[in-house]
Amino acid sequence: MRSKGKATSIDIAHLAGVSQATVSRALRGSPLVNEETRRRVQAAVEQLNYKVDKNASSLRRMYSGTLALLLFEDPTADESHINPFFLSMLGSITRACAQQGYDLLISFQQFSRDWHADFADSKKADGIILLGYGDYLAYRDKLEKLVAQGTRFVRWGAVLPDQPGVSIGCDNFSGGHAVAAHLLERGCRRIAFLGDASSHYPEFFERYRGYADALGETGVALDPALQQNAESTERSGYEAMQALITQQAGFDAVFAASDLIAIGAMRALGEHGLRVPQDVALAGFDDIATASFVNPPLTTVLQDTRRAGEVLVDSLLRLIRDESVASVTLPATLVVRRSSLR
Amino acid sequence: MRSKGKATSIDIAHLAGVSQATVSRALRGSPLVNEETRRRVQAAVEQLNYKVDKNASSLRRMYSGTLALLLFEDPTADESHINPFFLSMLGSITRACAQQGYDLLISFQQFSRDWHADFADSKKADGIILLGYGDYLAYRDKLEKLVAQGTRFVRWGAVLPDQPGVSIGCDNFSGGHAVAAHLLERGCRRIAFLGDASSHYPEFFERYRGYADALGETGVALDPALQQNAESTERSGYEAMQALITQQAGFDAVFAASDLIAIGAMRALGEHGLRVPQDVALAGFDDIATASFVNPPLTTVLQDTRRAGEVLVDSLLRLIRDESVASVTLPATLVVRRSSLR
DNA sequence: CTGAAAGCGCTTACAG
DNA sequence: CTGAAAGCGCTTACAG
Repeated sequence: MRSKGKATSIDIAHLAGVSQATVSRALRGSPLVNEETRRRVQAAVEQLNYKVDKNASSLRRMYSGTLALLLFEDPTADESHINPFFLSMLGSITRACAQQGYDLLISFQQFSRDWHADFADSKKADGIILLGYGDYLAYRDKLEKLVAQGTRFVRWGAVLPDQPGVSIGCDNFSGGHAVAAHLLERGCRRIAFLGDASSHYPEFFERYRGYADALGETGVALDPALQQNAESTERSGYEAMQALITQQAGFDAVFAASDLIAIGAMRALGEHGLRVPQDVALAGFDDIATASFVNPPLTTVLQDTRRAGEVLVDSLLRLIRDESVASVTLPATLVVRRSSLR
Repeated sequence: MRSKGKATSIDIAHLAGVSQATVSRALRGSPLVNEETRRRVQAAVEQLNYKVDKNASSLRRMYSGTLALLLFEDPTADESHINPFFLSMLGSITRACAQQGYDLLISFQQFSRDWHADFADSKKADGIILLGYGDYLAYRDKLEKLVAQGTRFVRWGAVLPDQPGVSIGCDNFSGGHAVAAHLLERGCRRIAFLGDASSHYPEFFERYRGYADALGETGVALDPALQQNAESTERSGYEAMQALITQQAGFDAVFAASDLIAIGAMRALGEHGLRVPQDVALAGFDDIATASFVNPPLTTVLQDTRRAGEVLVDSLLRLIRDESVASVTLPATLVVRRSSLR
């Protein structure tokens, strides 16, 4: 028997007394092979602890059985912590891949870097999942390049008209609307919005538009002084809140475009002696794990990451099979906790 | 020019007017090729947007440039949330891999399943990183199998004598000692321990031993009634705390073997009207992000996940290069917050 | 149902 | 410095 290195299909063939081609057929589950032959092959496989070489198999079949996940970190390149929301997505994507029998390659990318040509081109993956927010206007070019190259990909993010490729996202507009409607119902009239609100950041912008819409419905005027830019980090939320307090904009509620922003805002409010929810009602977006542990627990919008992961993987797999795939918007659910109950 | 499919090295060879072998050499950075030739090849590569086929390359070179991360979830197979501590490790491992030019394959495994033969055998990865706690006694067999098979792997966990393979872990004993010493210094004398304390769970056991050691130094008797089993989930911490309260063990402090346990315990204490830290001092272990956001902020032990990821990847890479590698114990740092200050 | 053979796209001794 | 050739370990038409 072979003394060094892993066994190959030839070793199995010898041991089972069949040709190497038959070993391959048996292992791929071809209906052609005889039951008895298949058993002999199986026995040999177990005896030698044989595993099909995926490199050879992928090369021949031109298909890798692997998906790649590109997680963008910009602009939070402080390499400390990844947004827990994306981490949660990562978990569900991993699970969905496993369920479908695919392996998952993951890679963190700077948003600004040249990631558009990557795993798929080098045949390491059959398709790509794009995750992470960033300046959409810069992003869009790269998406178009991917489409032009024929790369199979799906992305998590706002579903907009005329977008290149397939997008899966949650209903940011409805989520934003629900938060603002809830706050209005609790009697708030000066609701600040913490987060970028421009087409550069479509996810936040949609949340903002939902918020603006709810205000409009209730006849509350939209005050630009109440909108403060912030990216999705605790620090940025803290700073934005500081700025807003300093400007004395006068607000009785804060809708943060993400939980991380809300948590930062909560800290700033506390430092200024403003109590949540008595003085200021507060709500976030994402429902990350920490949201229920902060004090007071944070009202937020739940995005179903489990479902999202499944839909992302499923859509990508269908793209790979050349089936037609449409973008999908997942529901967003308001979760009311103490931070907004004044 | 080729109309369909990706360009191959042959296409590049044609375009650059050299042999296919030369293209390969140029791309692998062989010192043999002429500078001028290299430039011509490069130009062709860019023109055709060529990428080396990794499957073919890996097959030929017998090396994949990929590492695999196996993340165990048992016994928390409730598929809801992954322990944030491991998520943080995942982040740092990903980064360390990228830095070394390796791709990372990730896979969640049930601890109990048959994962010992996997990526490495099928040549998808050059080595494996094992992450996640579980019953060590069952685990050990599989580690031995990995060693016997010649699989390259490193694992995160307690560094014990006579362990199969290379382990990287933090100094659980010192961490546990530091927590107990701190609690004792604050005047606590009846310190409960929440977490398994047996050789089945060496990481927790080491923390327990550090705790016991500190008690001994101060002449405080170790009361078995104050130890309550718990696995690393919020729910388990909640239940363990409930049990301990019901038993009326009489305690003035709680050392939870992980932050998740501590957070669950905090909830149980609150429901019973026990105030932290006034009535009961509380400390955890890991310093997950949430620890600083709970109310009151949680005293805990920081494990340097960034460093851990680097050391794991570095050690594995050296193993792959057939260099000798020793297990390493990383420092654990006490982080004092309000939960323990009574 | 099975075998012999070609070929996936590279890398690397071997010659020159 | 470069080319022709062998070969990595599979998969899959093609014959039989």
